[in-house]
Amino acid sequence: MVKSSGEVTIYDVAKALNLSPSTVSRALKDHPHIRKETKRKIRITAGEMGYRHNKFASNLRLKHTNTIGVVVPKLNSYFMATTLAGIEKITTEFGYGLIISQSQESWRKEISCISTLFNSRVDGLLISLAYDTKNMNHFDILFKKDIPVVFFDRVADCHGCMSIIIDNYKAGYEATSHLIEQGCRKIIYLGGNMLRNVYSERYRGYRQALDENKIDFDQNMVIISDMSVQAGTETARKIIRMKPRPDGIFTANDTTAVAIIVELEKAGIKIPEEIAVVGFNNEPISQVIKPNLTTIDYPAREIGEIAATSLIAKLKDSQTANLSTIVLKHNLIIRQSSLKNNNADS
Amino acid sequence: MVKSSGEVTIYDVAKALNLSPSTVSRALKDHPHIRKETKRKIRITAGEMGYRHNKFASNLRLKHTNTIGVVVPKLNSYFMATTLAGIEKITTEFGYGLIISQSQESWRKEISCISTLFNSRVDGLLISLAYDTKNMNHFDILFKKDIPVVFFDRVADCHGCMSIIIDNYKAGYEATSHLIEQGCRKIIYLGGNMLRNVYSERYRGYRQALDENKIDFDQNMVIISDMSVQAGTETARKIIRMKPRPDGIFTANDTTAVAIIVELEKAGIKIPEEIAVVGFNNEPISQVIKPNLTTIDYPAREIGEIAATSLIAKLKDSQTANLSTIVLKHNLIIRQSSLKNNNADS
DNA sequence: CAAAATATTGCAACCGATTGCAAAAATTGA
DNA sequence: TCAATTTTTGCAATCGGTTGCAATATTTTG
Repeated sequence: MVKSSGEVTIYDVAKALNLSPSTVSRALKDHPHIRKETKRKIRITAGEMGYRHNKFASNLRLKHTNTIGVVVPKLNSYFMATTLAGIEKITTEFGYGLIISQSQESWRKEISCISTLFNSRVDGLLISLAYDTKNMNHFDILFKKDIPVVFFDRVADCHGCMSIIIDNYKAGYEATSHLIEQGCRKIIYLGGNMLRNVYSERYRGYRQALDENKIDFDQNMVIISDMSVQAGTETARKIIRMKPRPDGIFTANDTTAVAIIVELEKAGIKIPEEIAVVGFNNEPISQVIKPNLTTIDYPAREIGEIAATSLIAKLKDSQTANLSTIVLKHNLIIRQSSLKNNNADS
Repeated sequence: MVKSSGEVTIYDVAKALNLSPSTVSRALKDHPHIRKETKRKIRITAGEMGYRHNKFASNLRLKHTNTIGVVVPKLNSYFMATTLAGIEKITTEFGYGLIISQSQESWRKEISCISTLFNSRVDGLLISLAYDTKNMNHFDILFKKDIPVVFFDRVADCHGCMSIIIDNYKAGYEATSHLIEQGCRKIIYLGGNMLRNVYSERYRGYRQALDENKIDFDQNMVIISDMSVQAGTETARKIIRMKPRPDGIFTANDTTAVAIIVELEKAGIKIPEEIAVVGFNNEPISQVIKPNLTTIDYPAREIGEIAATSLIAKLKDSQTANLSTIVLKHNLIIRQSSLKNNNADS
């Protein structure tokens, strides 16, 4: 009897060796009940016959997919791509598949992504929230089925899920303090939606640094935007028109920082002499822009690796201690764009 | 009888409505044999009961997975991330899952990626080749099972697979011609492994431009590297030491172009006056570096979208005309880094 | 109104791997 | 040598959706 499709199954292997499918199944996964010699024969024959494991039959039976879902706001940002690279490395290492989807920074699309991944029966989910996600109801389907979720970067505190982050508060505090040390007194904070921890925490740090240095807070110095290049350019224009002109800017990503510098320089404003700038993320571009950009180094790859590792640990042992939050080290990297005092080389 | 797992199946829905599972199955996929009224009732009840389609049972029966595999050299490059964003958009639109893996620019890892995706039973594959892939034997398992493959960017001519590319020859020709027009006569070509079409074709264009302008070719002007930042920096150092110093550089990506500019300027060499530079890809960084980088705009997102669309078309209708190659339009974007003559603003 | 045609629905056998439990084989012990 | 153990292996049901073909219901037609 010839199989119509070219696929070889454990039944074929069993028949070829005059064994039962159960024995073949067990042998192939190294079950201790099978004799070594038998295992060897089975493995060899299976190889020769071109057998390959059928995940669907297996998944159907086992009710898990060995697949992890990932939802990121945008694929094409340096930070996310790097994080994903880290995630991919780990999941591949552990034999998990990866389904990646983008929320396109939209709450609505995020809901649909999660629903799709849910229907794909991912075993677990890694997610960084969209820009305007306002509540977590769309995660309920996951929680109801005990599908573990790990947040990274843009996190939310819900259902005791794990989060992998840096100390954004401290980073914001350090960045702002640094600007103050350089003599800045009128410092702009440019961030995104305060619903997102990354922005609200950095803002808290900013406020704290002002407070500690007895600098009056001015609401006009806080600008909220979508953190795009466009937004950076517009912000720069707004800054140029401000009456007492700011002398420092702390912005929550390098992309906008660069856009701002470009625009300010067009207007003949000297960086850092007239306005010092600090970005966030330490993207490659920060070392190319003149003057080089002071920024916070964000361990993107590690975040991805740890997020994936944590999720897999959870998957393997659902009893695993639910470390609710892992905080990675960031690092303020001081470069030309903020050095008002000891101005170094060209 | 209570189900142990919380999953609702078509059997449950059938029982609730006093119908057969077959009817439910057909109704749920809008089979024409089922009465409209019946379909409506089934859909509503299924919804209320929290039914969700089980892909594994379905895949097992149907022998396809509705999943597309992607292999890219590196996830964390602007070009690839953008291409992936395009791919993700299309596949999601058409209801396909995506398994993304990175070959890490290594032939060996590429082999393992393909094998893993093959074992995951992807319906089709999108791939951009690794830096040092020397033959295509690892694709045979796919071809043997008629799994369609679409190449993009770094392509290979094999088994009549589709390729989505730009005209790298022409782009190389235009870039080099532009440098020649600007008065360059000693032009460096910096590219990657000539096994990859993108590099060999750009090189061909470079040679052609030299020939047409009766400029003698000098083997020393051709530098092959892995196109990393590191490589850019080293190349710059090499160039600085060259006896008759080159007056133009055409390099096959913006990343190295930027690294080179940074290093040359450190050595006090003026860009473009002493050495003009043209990059490739039109990455965001090209508009930030001073001087702004002349480069080739590469429609990364479109490449991804078209690659995915083509593969899906192939999947839906395996008879579809096998357009072997789709060539997208590129665009030489002239900026400060190559303008020796009409030097414009600051 | 009966026969023929068409529209709906159900039956039952897959798809392949998994696994509890029973059966057979091999080993040990007395 | 024969029973008691311990190892190995096989049986058969299960996971849930799909689909060819048969069966039933509804319409249409003469």
